[in-house]
Amino acid sequence: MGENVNPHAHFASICELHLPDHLMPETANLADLCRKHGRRLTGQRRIIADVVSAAHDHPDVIEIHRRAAAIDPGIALSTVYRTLRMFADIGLIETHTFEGGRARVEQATGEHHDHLIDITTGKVIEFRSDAIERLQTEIARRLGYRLTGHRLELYAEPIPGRASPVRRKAR
Amino acid sequence: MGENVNPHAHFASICELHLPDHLMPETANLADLCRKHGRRLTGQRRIIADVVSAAHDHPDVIEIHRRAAAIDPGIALSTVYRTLRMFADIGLIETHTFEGGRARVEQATGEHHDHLIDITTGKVIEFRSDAIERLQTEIARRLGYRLTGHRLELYAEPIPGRASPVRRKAR
DNA sequence: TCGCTTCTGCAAATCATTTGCAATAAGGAT
DNA sequence: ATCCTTATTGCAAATGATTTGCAGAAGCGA
Repeated sequence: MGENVNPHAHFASICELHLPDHLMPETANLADLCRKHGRRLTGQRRIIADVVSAAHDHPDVIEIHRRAAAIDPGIALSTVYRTLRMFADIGLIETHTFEGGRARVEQATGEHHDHLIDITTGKVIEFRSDAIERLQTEIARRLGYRLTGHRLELYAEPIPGRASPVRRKAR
Repeated sequence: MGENVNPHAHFASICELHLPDHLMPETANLADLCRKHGRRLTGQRRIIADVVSAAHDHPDVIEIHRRAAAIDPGIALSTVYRTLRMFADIGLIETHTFEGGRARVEQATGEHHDHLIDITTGKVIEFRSDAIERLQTEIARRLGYRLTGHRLELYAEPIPGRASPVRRKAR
């Protein structure tokens, strides 16, 4: 899949953006999925799962611990680390380490996307460009390689007086 | 520059690759540049500069220390860290942290490029795609942002029986 | 050569993350 | 509801990469 693209095709549009997943319908919840993978559903895991599901801001581990501790003050940071790693291992979440920061977490959606990081606020915006995806595969092929993964992060600042299209409220 | 591209232009080619810089003529040496920036040229700095200039394999800090220590066994790891940071601060080198590894170093060439990492060997191949550069700027713009930086890394494995074009020896 | 700084080596400190271990708690079986 | 086995937790210590405080060493302009 995606292997036999025609590198000389004329792309109808340069990029196709999609909505961030907090605007998309929720799928199964993390806690249930955790159980389905044969793991015990402990109180801590339930809380961490809830925190991650409720978060739409790509929080880092410390922040997830902070939010979890607000519900159960006894929860240990190492439990958060262990639980998040376990969620990642069974594919329920993804972690991304942006430039010089801690790992940040998002619930897996199954749909691949890349990230734009607002350097003024740290806010993360998800996007997807099939054109870029194709170019990456093609570049690897030209260099004699088969693409197995990639990392694309855009660091940017807001254009003054120009609200982000995906955030703009109708009025 | 690069600001007013036409996103609907038909690109003559999908990507333009360039040769890795070890195939390009050397520019001024790091040691001299260090002095020109008002820093003292110590024996350790000269050695580290030589090691970095001679390296064309994106070594990490430990490896640079290893190579430097082969010349002067007394050189401290912290000196390597401090010197590399100083070189980076004045723009003589660039460091990149690829997935889950230590920071790797390359001499700055002034020409922007991205990286393909051979996941079987860790080898790094530099490439540049103006098409991707343009798309990135355009995507950021559509999201209401002005691109200030980016990170693009391709992780890939060699296609068997297919030598990398830029490495293929004439015969 | 002198003297003023900048540097270096060493060890200790940070920062993010992982891990050993004894105590605790899931959850299937009774 | 109670037991029992085994996974999981909290805590503290360990790790790995990188940074930093400090006293002694070494550039380099005078």
